[in-house]
Order: sequence, then C-alpha cells, then structure tokens
Amino acid sequence: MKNLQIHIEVSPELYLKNPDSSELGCKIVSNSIEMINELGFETFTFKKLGERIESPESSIYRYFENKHTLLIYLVSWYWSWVEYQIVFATANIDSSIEKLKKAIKILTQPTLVDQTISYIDEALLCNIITTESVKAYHTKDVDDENKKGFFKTYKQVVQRVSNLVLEVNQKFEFSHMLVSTVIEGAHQQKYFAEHLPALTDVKKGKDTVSEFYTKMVLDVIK
Amino acid sequence: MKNLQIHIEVSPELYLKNPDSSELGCKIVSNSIEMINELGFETFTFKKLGERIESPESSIYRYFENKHTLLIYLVSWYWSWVEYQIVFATANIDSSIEKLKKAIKILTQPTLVDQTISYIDEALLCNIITTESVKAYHTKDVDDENKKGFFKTYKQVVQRVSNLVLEVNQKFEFSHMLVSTVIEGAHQQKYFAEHLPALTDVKKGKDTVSEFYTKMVLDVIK
DNA sequence: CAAAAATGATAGTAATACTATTATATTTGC
DNA sequence: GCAAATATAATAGTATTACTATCATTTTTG
Repeated sequence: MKNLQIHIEVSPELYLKNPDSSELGCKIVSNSIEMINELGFETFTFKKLGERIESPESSIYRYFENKHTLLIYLVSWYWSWVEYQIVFATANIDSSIEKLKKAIKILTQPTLVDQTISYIDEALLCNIITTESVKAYHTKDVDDENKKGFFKTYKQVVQRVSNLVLEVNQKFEFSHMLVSTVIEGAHQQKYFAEHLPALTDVKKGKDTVSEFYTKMVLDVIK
Repeated sequence: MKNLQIHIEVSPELYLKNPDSSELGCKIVSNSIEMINELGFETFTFKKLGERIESPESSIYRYFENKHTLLIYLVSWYWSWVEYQIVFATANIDSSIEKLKKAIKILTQPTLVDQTISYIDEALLCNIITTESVKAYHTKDVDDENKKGFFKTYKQVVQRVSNLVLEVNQKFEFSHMLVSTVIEGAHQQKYFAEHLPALTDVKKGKDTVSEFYTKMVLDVIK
C-alpha cells in the first residue's frame, strides 16, 4: 500500500476552489486538520487559521464556504480513503467471511497510519473523525446537504460493507443498520475510552474495539 | 405509571438557580425544549428564548450558565427519567432475560410518552436526545465536565443495564460497550431513518430499531 | 508581455454570547 | 403589615464570530 500514487478526489460541491490545486489550498487543509485537533471544532475559526498560515481570512473563504463545509470536505476525504483501503484489503480474497473481517478491522482498529498520501496527516484526520464527525451531519441542514451529495462517500462505504455482510448471509435484513452501528459505535467507544471510560470496557494497549465489533457482527449475522 | 407524583431531581452543578423552584424557571425549561426542537440547538439562543417568554436574556442567565449547560441539564433530566422507567418496568420480574429485554425496549423504542411529569414535554425531549445529545459531550470541556459529574445519570443507566447483561451472562466481558452501543446506536438509527435513510434499514411504522438491537444483544451475549 | 486569475490588505456588518448596572416588583420573616 | 431580602425587568455595553466587500498587488498563463 506504500508509495502508491493514488489520489483522492473530493466532490466539487464541497469546495469553491479545489484546495488540491494550489499551495495555499493545501496549506488550508493541512493546517485546519492540525488546528481542529488542537482546538476542537467549535473553537477553531477561519480567522485563527488565517493567522497560522499568514494569509487573510478572506482568502480561505475563496476555497471553502465556511468551516462546516470544510469539515464535510475532510470527512468526505476520509471515507474515500477508507473505501480505498477496504477495496485494497479485500482484493483477491475468496472467503466472504474473511473479506468482512478485514473490512471490520479497518473500520474499528485504532488509528492506522503506515502511509501518507499527499499533504494530509491521516493520523490526525482519524482523530477528527472520532471526535468531530457526528457534527458533520447533526445540523438543521442535513436534508439539504444530503440532497447535494455531501455524505455520498460515507454512504458508499456503508453500502460496500453491507454487501459483504449480505455475501455471508443473504437473508440478513439489517445489514445497513449493522454496519452503521459498527462504524459509529467504534468511533464512540474510542472517544469514551478517552473521555468517559465508564461507558466502555476498552483496555489500554488492547484492541478491544475491533475484538468486540468483530464478534458482534459474526454472532448477529450467523 | 400514570399520575404518580414522582419528581425528577437534577444535580445542582447543572444550574445556578433551580428552574424547578419558580415559574420563570419552568418557563425557561419548557420553552427551551420547544425551541431547540423547532430551531435546532445551534440556532437556538438565549436571546430568542427571552423574546419568546417575554423576559430579558439576563434573567435566563441567572438560571443557567449558558445554553450548553442547559442542554446538559435536559439530558441529565432525561436519563433520570429513563432510569426510573427501567426500574419500574423491571420490578417484580424474575427472569433476567425478561428484565434485560424490557430495558432494551425502553432504550430503543420510538418516543414513548404515555405520561407527563410536570412541565416537561417528554416527547419533545426524546427528539432532542435523538438529534442533539451527542453535542452534550463532544466538546473540548468533556473531561472537566465529567469530573464535575455532568454525565452521572447517563453513566448510571449504562451501569444498570450493564448489570442486567451480566445477570444473564456473568462471563460477558463487554457489557458497558454493548449497552452504550445500543443506546447511542438506537438514537442514531432513528436519526438516520429520518435524514440519511441509506445508512439504515428502518421501515416506517415498524419498530425495527428495537427488533434489531434486541436480537443483537441476545445473540452477542449468549 | 498583456490579460486573467489568485492573493493580500484592510474595512465593515450583523449576530452571538455573554456581563454589568440600576430600577422595579415580589416574597418572606418578624 | 411592613421592612429587608430576593427576584425580575429594562437597558446598555463588550469581545468575538462569521461572514462580505473593495481595491491593490502578485503570480500565472496563453
């Protein structure tokens, strides 16, 4: 998987000007990832980002409509990246169960980063997904934004893994629920482990999250 | 369960002056529930609430430090109320499995409201929990607020249901994860059903969420 | 090298999330 | 029943946020 020249494309509805297309754009994206990690999404502002990259706030607004759309851009990038990993990890495997296990592993394991594509720090981005991604679709504008295709890549991943579930058990009626439960659950359990440990059983060092959700999926669909 | 004079108490850290103790306080709480439903949490402001109840913004600040704390107040009230329902529904039942099933039902069923305690509209409050409660603990201040006991009632419910899981299977290692996965999952599936149906399999009219999570729990712990 | 496009510098606005102050009610304790 | 305490109203003010607008200066490119 290393040193491949793959390139992740994000749907043009999510930016005004493709940040990929200029140095300033890349700086905006990579520094926003760092700053959202440091400050949290609500405390992060375009003004602060502007100061950090030494460019005026107004220049950032030429790339992204607002910080909410920037978050959705990051989330969308993330899911394309995850989908790529799933496709790669399940290629040339015959057993449906094995494919499903690999996919669950990717969706639940602790921040995995053995590769870096371009200017995006995937490890930091994973943290953002864990702590901030629910904010991407818990807004009054979900329905509008959904119509515009803002959540397409997330839905694609759910559909793809859902298909793997059905490959194992064609009669299972709740494949999408199961997959979205695993994905969201894995994020939350990681978050709980760090901030609200009473809500979880995650042990340090161990990959309890993967273990639990893998067991859960296999028990439920068989 | 109807017409009981039960009273739900919220921990004093969550308010400056107990809203329960005055007419204005009750108006603040009941109208905030309506307005958060109508506007969504981010668009809701103390200024708008003040206009609605025809009291100055500054009066609201005498009850709650800010709108975030008000949200936590509501969430905390909700979990006390749910805990009460679980205790009530599982009283005098011998079978551990039956008790667990009842608890899961309460945690996953569509907004249940056959009773109204005081000035709080439980149906509207349930909607708020479904769409906004993740915002209560996804902030930079979680750790601080957790130390102050802001999430105590939620943790109590998880612990209680977790104990029911262990009653059924003492050797199950992931009881807290399982329960918090069910609770959060149920909220999210309801939200997805309404806004991002591609992520779920919920069918209209049917209580798919309860059905799915009940099956899931029983399959995983046995 | 001229025209177009991108960026920088700067200013400005409405709304938000508060805090502060003083006046007027309302409650309560003796 | 009245003074003291407490709660609420009325009003003003501040720093920050989330933008929008304008114009000058660079940089790119055909």
